[in-house]
Amino acid sequence: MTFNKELPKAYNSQDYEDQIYQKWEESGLFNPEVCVAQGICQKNAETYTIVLPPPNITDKLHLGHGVMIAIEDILIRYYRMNGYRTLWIPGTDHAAIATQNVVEKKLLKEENKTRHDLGREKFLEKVWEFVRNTQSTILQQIRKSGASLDWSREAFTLDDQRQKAVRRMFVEMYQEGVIYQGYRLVNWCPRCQSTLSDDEVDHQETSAKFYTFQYSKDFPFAISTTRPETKLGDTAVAVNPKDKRYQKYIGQQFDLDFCGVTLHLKIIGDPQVDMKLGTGALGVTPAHSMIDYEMAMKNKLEIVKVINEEGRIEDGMGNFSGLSVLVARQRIVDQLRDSELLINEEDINNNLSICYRCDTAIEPLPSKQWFVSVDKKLKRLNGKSLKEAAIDVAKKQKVKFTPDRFYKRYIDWMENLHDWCISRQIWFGHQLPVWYKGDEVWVPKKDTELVLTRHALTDWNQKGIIQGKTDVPLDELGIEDLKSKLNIFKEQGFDLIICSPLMRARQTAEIINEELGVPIIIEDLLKERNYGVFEGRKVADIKKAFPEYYQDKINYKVEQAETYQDLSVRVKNFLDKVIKEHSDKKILVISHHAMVRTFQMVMNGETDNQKLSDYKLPFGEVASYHILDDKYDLSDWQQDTDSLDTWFSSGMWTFSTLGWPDKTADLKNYHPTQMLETGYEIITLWVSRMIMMTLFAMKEIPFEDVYLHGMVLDKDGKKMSKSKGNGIDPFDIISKYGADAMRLSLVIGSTPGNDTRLSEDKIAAFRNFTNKLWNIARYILSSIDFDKASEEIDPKSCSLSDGWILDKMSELITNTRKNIEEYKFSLAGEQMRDFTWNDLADWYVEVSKFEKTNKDAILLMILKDLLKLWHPYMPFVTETIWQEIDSNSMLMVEQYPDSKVYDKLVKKAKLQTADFDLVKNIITAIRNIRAEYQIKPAQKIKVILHAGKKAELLKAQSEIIKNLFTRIDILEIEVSGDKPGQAAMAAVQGVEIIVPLAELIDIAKEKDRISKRIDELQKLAKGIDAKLGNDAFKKNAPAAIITKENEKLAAYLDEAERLKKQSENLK
RNA sequence: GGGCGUAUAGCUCAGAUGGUUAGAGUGCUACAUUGACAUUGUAGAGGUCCCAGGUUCAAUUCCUGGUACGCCCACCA
Repeated sequence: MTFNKELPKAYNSQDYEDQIYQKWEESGLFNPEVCVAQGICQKNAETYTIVLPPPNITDKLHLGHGVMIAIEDILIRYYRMNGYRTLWIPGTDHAAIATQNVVEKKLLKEENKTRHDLGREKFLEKVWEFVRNTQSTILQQIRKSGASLDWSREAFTLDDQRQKAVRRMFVEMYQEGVIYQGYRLVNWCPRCQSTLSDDEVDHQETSAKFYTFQYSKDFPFAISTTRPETKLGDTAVAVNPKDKRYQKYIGQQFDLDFCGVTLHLKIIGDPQVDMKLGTGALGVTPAHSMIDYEMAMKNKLEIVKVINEEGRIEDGMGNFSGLSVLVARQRIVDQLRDSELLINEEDINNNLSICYRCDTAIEPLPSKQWFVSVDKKLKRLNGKSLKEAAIDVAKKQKVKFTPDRFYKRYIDWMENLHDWCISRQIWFGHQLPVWYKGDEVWVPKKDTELVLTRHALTDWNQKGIIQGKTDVPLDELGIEDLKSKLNIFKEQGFDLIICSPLMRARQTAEIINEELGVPIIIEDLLKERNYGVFEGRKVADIKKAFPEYYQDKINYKVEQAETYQDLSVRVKNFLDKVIKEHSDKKILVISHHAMVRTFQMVMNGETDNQKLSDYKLPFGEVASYHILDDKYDLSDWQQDTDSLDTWFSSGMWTFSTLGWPDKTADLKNYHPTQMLETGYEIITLWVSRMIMMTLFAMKEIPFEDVYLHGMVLDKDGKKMSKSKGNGIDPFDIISKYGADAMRLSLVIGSTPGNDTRLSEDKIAAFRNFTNKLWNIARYILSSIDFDKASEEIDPKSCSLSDGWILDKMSELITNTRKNIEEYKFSLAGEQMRDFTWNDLADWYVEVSKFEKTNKDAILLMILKDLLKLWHPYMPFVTETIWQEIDSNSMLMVEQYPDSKVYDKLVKKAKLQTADFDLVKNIITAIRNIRAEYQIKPAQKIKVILHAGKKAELLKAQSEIIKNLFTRIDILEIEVSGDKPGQAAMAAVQGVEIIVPLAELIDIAKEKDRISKRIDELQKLAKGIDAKLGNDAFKKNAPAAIITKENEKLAAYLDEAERLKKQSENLK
């Protein structure tokens, strides 16, 4: 049987990628549970988990994301093919402040409005619209890259489950005293109207004036500053205690008038003060300088706030109040000059703090904010603080860094870490779970989650009959339908089920509980509405008979029936009972149509009866509600309007994506994860926080390995950015060259932690390679006989070339496995490429064209295993080819190749595979002679080999030597013999190659060529000779090196000797 | 100011616990071309391994110092 499909000549990625991805995704095999169910991996197989660092939804993906996806997908596919229960979790990051800023800028540009013009609710609508947009683009882009992510577990840092997790984290940290509210100096951006954490502050070199002046004539000496306006809030003057000029003043108190504002200044000594800078005396402004604030804390100084949140001077500052900072500065300088207090003005370069989002100058100012303490000792961390615990796990190598130099950076950063300000005055993000009522502050301790669902279908439901108290059991269809939907309830970490007493609900509960195995509580309050006279009648009939009922379901009194008001009382009673008896649990509530919709109304604080019809929960769906402490009605309370720093929620990513705080199966199975792969620029921002937060919440590490990739720069080594217009859009690349080519170009030729430059030429080169692989497959598939190829390989019939390629393949498999496991992705890729192109295509496939042993089985085996090896790197082209070979299976879940299969064959074939290298070298040497002597391609040549011991071996390989682009018509292989005078000669590993050339060569030129080569050899020989003549060398160098040097010397001299003779023979 | 990284072919980058005639891809040059592939084949040219010292029998590799570029952190009152 031959392969009867003709593949297209060139691999056009666009024709295949989307449909291949669809096939993978539809198979469900990105999900490890599906793999287990299909027997692809063992139920108790080791797990391998990576969480995808969630891209910010501020913008579409860039090439940095491309690197991240490529590397992670390589690992995931590799481990999946090796039988691990492999999980890769997708998601996106809401990036609170960044996203809000993007939308604000857009709003300003398009509608000339600020967020305050719109108001919180309207503005957030805009943000969400933007989020949905970019989010879907990003998720599409990730698919386009070929990422084998388990989409059934997709998460968003701001979705319901993550909100719950964040709330729980905040509450736990608050209870432990890790989170606290404090009046502290913070970085304030007057434009964003928000605090910024230290790492959200950028620095910019600016020119500034450095003023030296006296506060007043009453003050004994001068100070220097770049910010005279802040001096209105000075409460001390600091000098170096060693400074002889000022020592005597330390401890004294001065009350004076500074430009119309009264200051009370204490003179303090502080060794931090630089005696040489300015006058050596420093005005201390605790409210607006970090260093001054520290001094104020040490010396218990008063804090006077001068600048407000708008960047203007506070009230009570004489005639400066209300002025902007810059205007106030000018006024003060003018006034000082007028009163002859200004001594000096100097131009200096100043490093200005600016907002990393909007470049506005930062005002440090005191403000009431929420903080995470990194120094508080915690019982749950065995008395260590977050900082200490996070340092500890790195030092103990529980978390390892690749490359390891980032370990140092991590430790340095952690050791200098200060408390983390987590509140941001922005609207988009996780609102702080803090509520106020008057002076009361409430941080809820308990979070009871009620997941509502309806019972499965009964016969009456199917027929549209109103069913209240009548105890109709589930029918077969209903049971079947429910069983198909059980995955909705599975692995959610429910603590218990509370269920209506009616049979249909109890049956539903029992079926669901077969998966969950939790207690079931029967609750009378959850039974269906008493429908009175409606009971047992068809809905269609009722609609006809009681049209008024459908006008106003709430108020219409059905005879003998409960009203919706009655139901809402029942719901409230139920809620009270739950809070009392089952608070802080995750509860599955199984009830009925009318009850469930009433429940939803109550939980949403809805009183408008007209909205009843908005509340409907279809069969097989769930609605989730939270009760915080004992309050399901929060209308009296006002929630804090601030949002959390975005890193708070992304710091929880490794466990929040697995379902924490619910006790899910995912958490048990997949945490801690195996590795985190991300860019080195966020090691401090993100990696460190993940480690701290995971230690706090889980008391374990988030991941075992951290792999840090470098940045992708443009071909000139510049950062790619939109404003520079030098960015390469990964998705232009994919449509032009294919996702495989892009992945290769990002992975091969770059090493961990180092930036790489990328140009389109490089990508094109890898596109060429995908095409090469395609054509290798195309040739093999069209030339082999499938019946023969399916026969077992008989080692005894293997030729020298067969043994050689099998040996090479074995080596390749071993190396590739090792390199991937050691994160040497580039090296693994290079070796695979070298094998594919240089060994397989250029030699073995060429040999197979005329060597008449049965190579079909070997070619097919190597092709299939090569596709497997390449699959993690280039999933699309390899799967496409695989589908051509066998469309009933999927390469993605094939077993990764095993080198032992090849080793066994080679061993049994008993071939000296190194001998094939000799043949190769001889062929190359002959080609070389043809090129060097410019022998026309059409011209056939005679070649004589003086082969010594290898004569017999080479005779057996003579077909290969004659046919591999050497164009030989006569090949004579002898042990030794005479050399013709006019001939081109070369030697390879002791075999002399003689090509008689008769009149073809220019003797003078040839002699010249030979003598140049002899010179070269003599130089080499001389070097070694000197070395060998050196006693110190002989004494100190290892014996192996000395032997090697001797061998080299002999070879050089040998070749030189031979060339000399050859030259003499030329006439 | 402190710390880290990088410097190897025209370009992009590998490399070795110190001993190689220092590698790959791309680019360049020459030749070839209907039978898997011009997204190809064959061959070739191309390197003071940034500089200066040191250690060593031996340094492109290790150490010290310098230069250039990049990054991180701190701070500039």
